[in-house]
Amino acid sequence: MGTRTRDTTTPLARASKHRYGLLMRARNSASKQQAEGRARSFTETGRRAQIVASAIDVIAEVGYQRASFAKIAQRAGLSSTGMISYHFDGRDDLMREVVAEAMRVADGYLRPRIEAHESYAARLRASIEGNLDLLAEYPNHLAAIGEVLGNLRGGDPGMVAFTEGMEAILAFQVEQVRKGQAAGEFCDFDPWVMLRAIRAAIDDVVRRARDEPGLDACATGRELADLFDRATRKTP
Amino acid sequence: MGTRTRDTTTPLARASKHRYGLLMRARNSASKQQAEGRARSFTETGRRAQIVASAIDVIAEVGYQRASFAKIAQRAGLSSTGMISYHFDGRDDLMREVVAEAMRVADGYLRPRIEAHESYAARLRASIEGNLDLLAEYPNHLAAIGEVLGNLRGGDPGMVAFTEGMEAILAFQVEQVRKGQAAGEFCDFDPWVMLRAIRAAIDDVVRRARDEPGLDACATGRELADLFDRATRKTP
Amino acid sequence: MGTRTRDTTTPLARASKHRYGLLMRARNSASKQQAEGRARSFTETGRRAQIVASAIDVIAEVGYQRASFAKIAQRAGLSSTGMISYHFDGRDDLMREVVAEAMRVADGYLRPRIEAHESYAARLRASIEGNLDLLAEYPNHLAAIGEVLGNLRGGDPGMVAFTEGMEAILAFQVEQVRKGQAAGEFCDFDPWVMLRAIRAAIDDVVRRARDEPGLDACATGRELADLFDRATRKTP
Amino acid sequence: MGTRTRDTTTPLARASKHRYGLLMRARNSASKQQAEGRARSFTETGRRAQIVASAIDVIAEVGYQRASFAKIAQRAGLSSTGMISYHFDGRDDLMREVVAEAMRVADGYLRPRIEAHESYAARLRASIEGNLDLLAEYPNHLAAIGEVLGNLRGGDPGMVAFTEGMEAILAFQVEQVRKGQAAGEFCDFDPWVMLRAIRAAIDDVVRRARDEPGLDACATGRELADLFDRATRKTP
DNA sequence: CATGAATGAGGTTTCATTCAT
DNA sequence: GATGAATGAAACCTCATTCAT
Repeated sequence: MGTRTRDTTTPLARASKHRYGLLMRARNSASKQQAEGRARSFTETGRRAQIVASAIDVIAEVGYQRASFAKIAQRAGLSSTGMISYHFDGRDDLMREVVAEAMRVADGYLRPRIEAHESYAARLRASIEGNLDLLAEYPNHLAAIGEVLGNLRGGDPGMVAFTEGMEAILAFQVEQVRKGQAAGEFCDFDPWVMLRAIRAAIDDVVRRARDEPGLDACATGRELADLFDRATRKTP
Repeated sequence: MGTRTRDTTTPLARASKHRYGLLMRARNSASKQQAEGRARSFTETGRRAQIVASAIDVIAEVGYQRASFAKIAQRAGLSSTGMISYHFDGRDDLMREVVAEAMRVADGYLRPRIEAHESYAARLRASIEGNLDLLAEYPNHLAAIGEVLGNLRGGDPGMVAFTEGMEAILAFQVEQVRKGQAAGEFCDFDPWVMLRAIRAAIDDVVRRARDEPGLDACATGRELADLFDRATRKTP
Repeated sequence: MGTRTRDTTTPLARASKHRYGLLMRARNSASKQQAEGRARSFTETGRRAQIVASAIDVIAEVGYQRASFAKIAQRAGLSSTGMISYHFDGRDDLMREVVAEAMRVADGYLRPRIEAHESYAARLRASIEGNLDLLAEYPNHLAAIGEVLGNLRGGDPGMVAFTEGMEAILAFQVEQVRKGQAAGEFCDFDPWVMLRAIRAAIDDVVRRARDEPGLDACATGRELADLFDRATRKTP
Repeated sequence: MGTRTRDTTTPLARASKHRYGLLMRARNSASKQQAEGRARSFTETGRRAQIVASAIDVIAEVGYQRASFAKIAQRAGLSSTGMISYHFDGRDDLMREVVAEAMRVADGYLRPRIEAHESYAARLRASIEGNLDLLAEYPNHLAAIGEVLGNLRGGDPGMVAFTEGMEAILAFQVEQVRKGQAAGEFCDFDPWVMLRAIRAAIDDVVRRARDEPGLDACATGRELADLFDRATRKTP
């Protein structure tokens, strides 16, 4: 099947490159052409990006399951779904790219905002508020990530490495929180439970924003930041 | 065309009958046979219940979208999907019954545990811990509810009344929280954001439990209860 | 299969009992119970009649193909289609009874009106106008006959004898027309073609009346009678 | 979304282009691909035509309701019904094309034969005889038209515009007849009733020809033309 | 007699994928 | 690279019929 050239570092190793963003770049994409060891032409890269962008929009609009190749191709201006099958090694591969691209954007948006702060508590607040500011600016990217990840099943072959990558990202964040606890900024709690609760609360707002156009994501972000600040800060 | 026997109270009226459970009984089911005003035979009721139970299991296992009539029928020991269409007026009707049944179980489990407490703060804790104890005992019911409700789109016709019912339940809970704030038990926060965050955190654990058999739901429940206790309680 | 007791006279023999009605009683029904040689109880007869009446209505409303057992049972106040299968030996048998009953009504209505006239020409006019007056009074019966007969295919087994019966009726009418020609009342034309054209014109009005509530069937009947009077009468 | 190329003239405008044919070309087809503004490839056009031709045959053989996609696909040499759904936007769309194609053939056959005559009476005769000569040559086309149109119900959505088109054609013919009456060629009668009777008589022969291979359509056509000539001509 | 339950076939449609051009 | 055609599976649903009670 050709020589594989893809990243073989462990998920954890990859995650350790990142700082504090609740969403980060994924590099474990194993797309069709890559896997066959060829370089990508310019046109091919452009087409792929176009398809991924269309997929993000369609997924955000109609959901993971209803995002058929037909709809994605239509939005991308392609006259046939065959083109998608040509560029991606099946639905899973496309979805991996969708999450990877959405995470690239999210990471680019969040990282500077988070790293602008010194204290762990401030970084946590920046992370929460940043996610919801991001939602206001790119309404489809977080929705697409949530849809894809939310529809993964445990034993889903082909997505296993992917799920592991997500776990690794979360593990890195857990490490940060532990440092915050050690530094006396946070009170005593299970970082895993806390981080998942935060992620879940953010994703819930993302889902709600889909059906409620009037929702003020930024204000909700501040409210959530307050909420989790109270839940994490050390009281004297 | 026969006397109609189904509940015609409004969602709000129905919600007001309840106290504090985060999940409550739904009564707006408009199933096939019921709508025609007939009483159900014992066998029919049994078969329907069997199908609903199978549906809950299948949905919890493979998700809302992949829960096909074929899989449900197979689990129910039926030889054809036609039998499901015979008992239910389409997929939506079955799904309504699934949520209604799961909520019936949840409500029966949660209500006594919640009402055993007097203070609003204690009831909130009981609600959170109760949901996760329930998860430990009935692993599929909360998962099924989450799957069905999580896959509803905004304008989904046929499920609109259903979504409204859920909103009404949440509105009732918001009211309870407001009373807790007025009573000086809770600090100042937006009850809607808080309740959705709680719900989202619980649902996230439910999803995680699906793929991680070793997860200790009850312990996570206590951790979450602590978390949201810190986030809500009034500090002197 | 039990001793069969049904009428074994030939179609022609049966037809010769009639006079001039364009629609006449059919007696070749081979319904389930008859075929088994039992006498029919009162209740059974009543049920059968009720089902047939409902079938006539449903067929007139939604057409032959869409007239499912479910719809017919519902209109008859039956809670199960099984009852229809019990009383009739399949769809074909029911349809035969539908046509037979509708023809019984039509024959009872038309025969006196036709036989009130002496001349062949007057009888022809009475036949045409009578059919459309009948349509005004029993809107569903002619429609049901037309729907059933119009949906028969050539090789339809189980309906072959039935089709032959209809041919026989037409043959009788052809004979009458020939006598009219011999008597100098009618000009020279092919009686088969003429009679089929008349029948087709009437059936067309029946179909049209289904969708156009404002249509004046009686007036159309007079217009058609005039039309076919001009087409048949001997000009000096 | 691309330039639309389909005919937007009104039914009446379309009808006025024609002369006297009892069946005319329909141009209101709104088929799947066309609606998306694309041009059709040669192969696609060929496959569509092949499917339509097969549909005409199947409909003529087994009737509108029994003409399933499965039978049509089989006759067209397709391995699955999905191919028909691919080329046509559902059953209605295919049926519209069936009638349109059959009418295209009928119009091409009838128009020259009708326009070869000057007098209204001669054109009426040419129309009737032409239809039955056409039946002898293309036994399935008129049958298919009759089956499809005869199975439309009043409020059938998606076929409403179609039914209106047929009415417009008939209205045009009515106008021609009125001119014939004004010109003194025809006697006094209701043109609507007359034209519907003619149409019904022709369609009846078409149906009969389906089951009686020996029937001489052309001879019947002459007989019908004589019949309606007597019914319409002015007697001195 | 009557019912409700069950069956299996058949209907249309959508989907991801493959392939020849 | 890109396209349209083709495929086969799977989806939900309706139907006529049979059967136990």
